[in-house]
Amino acid sequence: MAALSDGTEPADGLFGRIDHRPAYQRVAEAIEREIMSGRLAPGAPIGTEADLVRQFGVNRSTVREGIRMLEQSGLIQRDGSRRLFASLPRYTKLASRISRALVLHQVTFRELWEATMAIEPMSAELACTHARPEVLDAIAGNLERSRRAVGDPALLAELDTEFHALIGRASGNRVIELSREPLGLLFQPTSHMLAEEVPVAPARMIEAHTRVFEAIRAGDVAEAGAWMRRHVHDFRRGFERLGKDLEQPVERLFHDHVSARTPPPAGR
Amino acid sequence: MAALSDGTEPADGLFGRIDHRPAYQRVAEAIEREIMSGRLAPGAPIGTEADLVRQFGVNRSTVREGIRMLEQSGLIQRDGSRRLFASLPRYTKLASRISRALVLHQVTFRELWEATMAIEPMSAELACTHARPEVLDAIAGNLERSRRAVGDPALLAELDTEFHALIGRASGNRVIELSREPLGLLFQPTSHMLAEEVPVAPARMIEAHTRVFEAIRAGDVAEAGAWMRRHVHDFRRGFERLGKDLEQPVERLFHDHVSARTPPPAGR
DNA sequence: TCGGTTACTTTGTCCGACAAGCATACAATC
DNA sequence: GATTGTATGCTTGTCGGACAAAGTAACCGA
Repeated sequence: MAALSDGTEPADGLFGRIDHRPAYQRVAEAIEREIMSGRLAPGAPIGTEADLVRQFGVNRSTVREGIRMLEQSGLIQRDGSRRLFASLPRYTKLASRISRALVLHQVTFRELWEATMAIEPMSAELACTHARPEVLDAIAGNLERSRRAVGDPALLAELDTEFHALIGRASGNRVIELSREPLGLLFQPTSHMLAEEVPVAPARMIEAHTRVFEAIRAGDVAEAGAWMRRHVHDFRRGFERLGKDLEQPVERLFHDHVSARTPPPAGR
Repeated sequence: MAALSDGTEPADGLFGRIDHRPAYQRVAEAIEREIMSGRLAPGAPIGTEADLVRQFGVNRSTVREGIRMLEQSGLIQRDGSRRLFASLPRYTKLASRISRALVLHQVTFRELWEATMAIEPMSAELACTHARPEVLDAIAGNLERSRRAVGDPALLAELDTEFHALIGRASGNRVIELSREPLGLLFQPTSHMLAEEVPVAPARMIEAHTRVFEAIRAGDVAEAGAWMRRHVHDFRRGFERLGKDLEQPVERLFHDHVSARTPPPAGR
């Protein structure tokens, strides 16, 4: 009920429970607390390793192990000269982490599609009222490049991913932008496959993108949402027309098309 | 366009670019590759640190730094005896990571609410067709406890978070389940506040929860979605009635109510 | 067979060391 | 005076070795 951050229950005796966690974790947590509380603003330099050794009174190896954890979680970064400073976790880093987890959990295409069906229309609708001119310009540029990319499935799939990412940006909602990013990443191989094997797919995709864009530019919420819904439905129909199974884990698709050169895991 | 996994561009000359990344990163990446490719199944033991030292031909300190990174990203874990084995990144770990990032990026209540408005109704609708009996039982139990918890705002807020998490579980869609988890975490303080300061809030909340549950049990997709939408709207109305600003970063709310005991960051 | 003791293994932590990269200050050159 | 080259020191990355604590496995006696 009142679990501590490390998952243990608070002791109810006279003395507090002894902290058994290894020192490197406590180092990482101490620095993390400083950042989360705002006492270390993003961009502020953490000291050198030697500084931290002095402050925490532990060995440099221990400090370094703690630093690795924070570095991995994106809370600290290094500049050109390798020096450490506090930082905001980047969305793209989080997104790739999330998609990795989804692949490992063998999430199915259906699950991915349903989530997309919830998020993308809302994203387009919000874009109608929040899109800033420079994002609209970026979308226009994306559309222009897409029209020229018909015939290049790989590039087209990339531009498709970018289009939806831009709509997410245009929504002016970073939660939605972050939530939908992993979906885009995981759909890209499928998008590639579609562009490659379904002749009408590129044209249909570009038309849908154009309609969504026009609606957003016109501020037509209903139209933007409707076209996005149609677009996402269309994507699923194309997928099914390829004879693929909706319940198939995305992993298979992902590996078949992204790392097609590496041999399969040899049964195990 | 064709960026490598480390963000660099591939060299186009005769010689490949020299890999400047430190050894601990390469160690981490090597192990990560084994896990992602399936050659190391979740649960499979990684060797001991000494084993890895032999395999990679680097010092133990270097191996340990690499291990810290993987440990942090959830790809490896340790059992009771501290031994390492491959593992699936836990949803809850990812979720708390995401909410931390959202707080640091000073996401507003509006952004959070809009994303919730996209995901939660879909979650409830999917639950109508996918909910398994044991999850339905869990929801029933949650409702029962909620009815007894009127008068205990903290507990009620906790049960509220749990209810929505259970609906996510019932949706049978792990992408949605994962996407909505951070939202629940960040809303909990607000939920607490509402239960505390708006007299009718607990009753309204419990009624909405009950209606959603009944609809799901009856398999009534439209009803479940509609009541969930109403519930989420209601939440926002309550928030506004408190005189709170929709554009206020959630950070403030979060800190004001979760760590109310720690003094504010003293202006900086 | 059971329980206990012993020896080994593994992790967490420490110490000391050194090479390579970068920064700063300073000297040499145009 | 601006630019280029150099010396010096600081910082990180990597290494080797060491030891205590805790767990594991083996062994041994009853």
